[in-house]
Amino acid sequence: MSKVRTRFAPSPTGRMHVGNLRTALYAYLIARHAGGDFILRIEDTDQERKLEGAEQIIYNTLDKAGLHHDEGPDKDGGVGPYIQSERQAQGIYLEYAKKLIEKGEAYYCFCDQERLDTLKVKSGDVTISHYDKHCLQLSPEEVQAKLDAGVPYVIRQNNPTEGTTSFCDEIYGEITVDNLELDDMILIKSDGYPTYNFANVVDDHLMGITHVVRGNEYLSSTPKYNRLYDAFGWEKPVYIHCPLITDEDHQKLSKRKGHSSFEDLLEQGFLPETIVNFVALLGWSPGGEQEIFSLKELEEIFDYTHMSKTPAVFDMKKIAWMNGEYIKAMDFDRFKDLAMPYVTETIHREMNFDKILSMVKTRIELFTEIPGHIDFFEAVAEYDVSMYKHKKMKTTPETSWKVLKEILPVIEAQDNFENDALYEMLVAFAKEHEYKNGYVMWPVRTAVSGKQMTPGGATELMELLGKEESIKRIQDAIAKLEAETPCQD
RNA sequence: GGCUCCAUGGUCAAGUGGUUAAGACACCGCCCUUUCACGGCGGUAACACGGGUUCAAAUCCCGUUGGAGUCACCA
Repeated sequence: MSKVRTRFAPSPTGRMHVGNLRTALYAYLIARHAGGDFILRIEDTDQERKLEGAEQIIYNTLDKAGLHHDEGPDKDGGVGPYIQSERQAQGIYLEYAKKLIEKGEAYYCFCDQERLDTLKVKSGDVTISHYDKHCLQLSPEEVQAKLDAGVPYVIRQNNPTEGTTSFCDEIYGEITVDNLELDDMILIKSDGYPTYNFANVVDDHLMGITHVVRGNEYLSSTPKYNRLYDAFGWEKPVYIHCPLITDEDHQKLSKRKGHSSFEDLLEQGFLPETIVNFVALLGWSPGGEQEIFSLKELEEIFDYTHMSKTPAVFDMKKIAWMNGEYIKAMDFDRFKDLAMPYVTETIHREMNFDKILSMVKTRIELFTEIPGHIDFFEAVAEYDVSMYKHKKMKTTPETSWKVLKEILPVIEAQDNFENDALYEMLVAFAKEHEYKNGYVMWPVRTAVSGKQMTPGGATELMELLGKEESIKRIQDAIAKLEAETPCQD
């Protein structure tokens, strides 16, 4: 058995779609698991769609995800170049296309767009077209004459119109199609560049790729690729087609819903390791009950024969949960590094940020939630006095007003503003007045925060706020209650 | 529309002829608790349908329905 070699072959057209990322991940995992090579190849044969900087995005994404390649444009492994435009400049594709022409497996086509348009037919709500082999009838002399005259041409694959073609996919099993379905697809475009279909086959062979890992959308065109392998007399690779990833409505992932690309997800506050972990489990399962896996663990246990055949919905709720798990398990220093930008953009005064962060750590799933949890430290936002009403605590704006007035002098007399001391003080106060703890804590916490929920309890917040600010906020709350509560005694 | 593929709870999924049909997310309830969260415990919820084959079918076969992919000088 030869060494396993897989490749990831993205087009530099923008951010990396999560479906693409998963394909990369699986290709990487299959190679690593088998002790093989993972190759990066850039497929930039579409000069129109090529995007400035997109290549860098590919490198960044792969790097952040931890998917390090063994060979690629920046790491020569002897079968380069690894960028298709460079390979095309060397004439590789044209050379192989001509070999096919010699064998009668391909032919020149001079049809212009106008003629091609006449071949289009409407079927249902889509227009489809199937080339009619028109140029196959041209004699060698006619072809040469047109070539000499400089008529633009493409090179097409010459597929049979009878019989069937089969291939075996590792996930989906044997698939057979009627040769009549096989269009004479274009191998070399009129601009001289190869199409994906052709470049892919030539490069996979030349680069010694043993396992072709790609999206399900290529399943139906694979027979055509196999005919190419046969025409060349090359050994066919193992095919592993991955099921699709869809949104909640079972449609292709869309930019609007925010989960289209790796970078979008990063911007939304997801950790790279969360994304990798989550995406690994979309379409594959290790079988056990563990759900949190490091990339290292995945490399060890990944077994592509357990991949599923059904498309998977990208569940934002579950990936958010998973991100929360990663955050909770993260060591504090790293959490602080990642979280501080969100803190400093929200709070502009000196505070004990470590304490604030440790309170926030168990309460968030996304880093972007941090400002919403801590903004009240900066200033109490406008809030409704109905917030003082709590059924379980048996509080209302009126009782809160009363309690706050009663406790204000006690707090003013309090010198030790550490959490434990404050807590003791409030509990003692409650006991003395025969109040339930919550009956006192709820109004105090609401007064100092103006929020329904906070990352800590009343006394924790007061400790962080400090005596002066705490008292000021309680005074403000009393004034607010007096002004806005309809009935006071 | 042709072709191809697919079909276990709302979602991700285990399951490969005999199981009380796992587990996770979400949802609900209870407990913990100075709110919320965390944590703990429990609950609702699935084999698309119809025929076969078999002593026995979520598992095998056929059909129906439903869904997806594809049908470019895009990849």
